[in-house]
Amino acid sequence: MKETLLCPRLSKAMELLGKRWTTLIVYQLIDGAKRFNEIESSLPISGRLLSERLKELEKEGVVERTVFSEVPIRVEYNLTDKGLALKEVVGGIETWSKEWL
Amino acid sequence: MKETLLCPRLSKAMELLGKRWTTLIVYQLIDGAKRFNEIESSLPISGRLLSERLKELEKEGVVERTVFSEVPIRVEYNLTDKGLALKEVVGGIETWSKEWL
DNA sequence: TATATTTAGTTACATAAAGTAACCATATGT
DNA sequence: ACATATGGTTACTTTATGTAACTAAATATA
Repeated sequence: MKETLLCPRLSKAMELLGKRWTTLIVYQLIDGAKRFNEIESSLPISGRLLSERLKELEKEGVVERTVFSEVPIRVEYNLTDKGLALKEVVGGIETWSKEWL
Repeated sequence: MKETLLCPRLSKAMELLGKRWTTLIVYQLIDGAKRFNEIESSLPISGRLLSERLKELEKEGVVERTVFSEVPIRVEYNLTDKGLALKEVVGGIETWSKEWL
C-alpha cells in the first residue's frame, strides 16, 4: 500500500465506517438496543457478515454485546458512547440523502 | 439480496458513500479542485480504482470533471453542489475520529 | 532519429472481501 | 422422534480490490 500524509485518525475512521454495512448497522442501533435477528431482518445483510461486522464494532468499542441466557438465547447489541457519537454522522448522511437522492 | 423496509434513499447513499475510498475522495476535494495525480498522491489508492470511483461520483453528480487540453493533458475534478453538501458528513467523521480514535 | 518525460488513464492478473446456502447447539413444545 | 427458534458458523461461489505493466499524445533531450 502507498504511503501518504493522510490523517491516521481519519484513515482509521474510514477503515471502519467505510466498510460495507458498518454505518447501516450503527444506524439501526441509534434508537436503542436490538437483537441479532432484528438487525438481520432490517438490513439486506447475511448472518455471516452481520456477525463479522458486529465483532469488529465490538472490538472497536462502538457496540456492546449483552447475552441473556434464556431459551432460546437472546443477544442484544447497543451503542456505546463512542457509537452514539456517530449519531451526527449518520444523521448527516440521512439528511443529505433526503435532500439530494 | 434480501428485501427490507430500509429507506431507499439512505440505502442508495450508503451504496455510494459506503464504497471504499469514496468518502476520502470527496474529502480531498472539499477545499477545491484537484487534479487526478494530486488525489492519487494524497490517498493510498491506485489509479485503477481512483478512475473507477471518480467515474461513479461523476455519474452521481457529486463530482465534476474538467479537461484542459494542454500538454501534457490536465484534468481537474471538483465537487458539485451535491458534493459540497457532503461537507457536513465528512466533517462529522473527521470530528468523531479526532474525539474517539 | 531514437529515446525520455509527463499526465491521465487502461489492461491483465492475483488476492481479498462479500454473497449464498446449508448446517450446528441449545432447550422447549407436539 | 420431530419441529421450532435463536445466534451464530462452515464451505463454496462470485465480486471487489490491489498490483504492476502498459498506452496515447505532445514535446524535450541526446
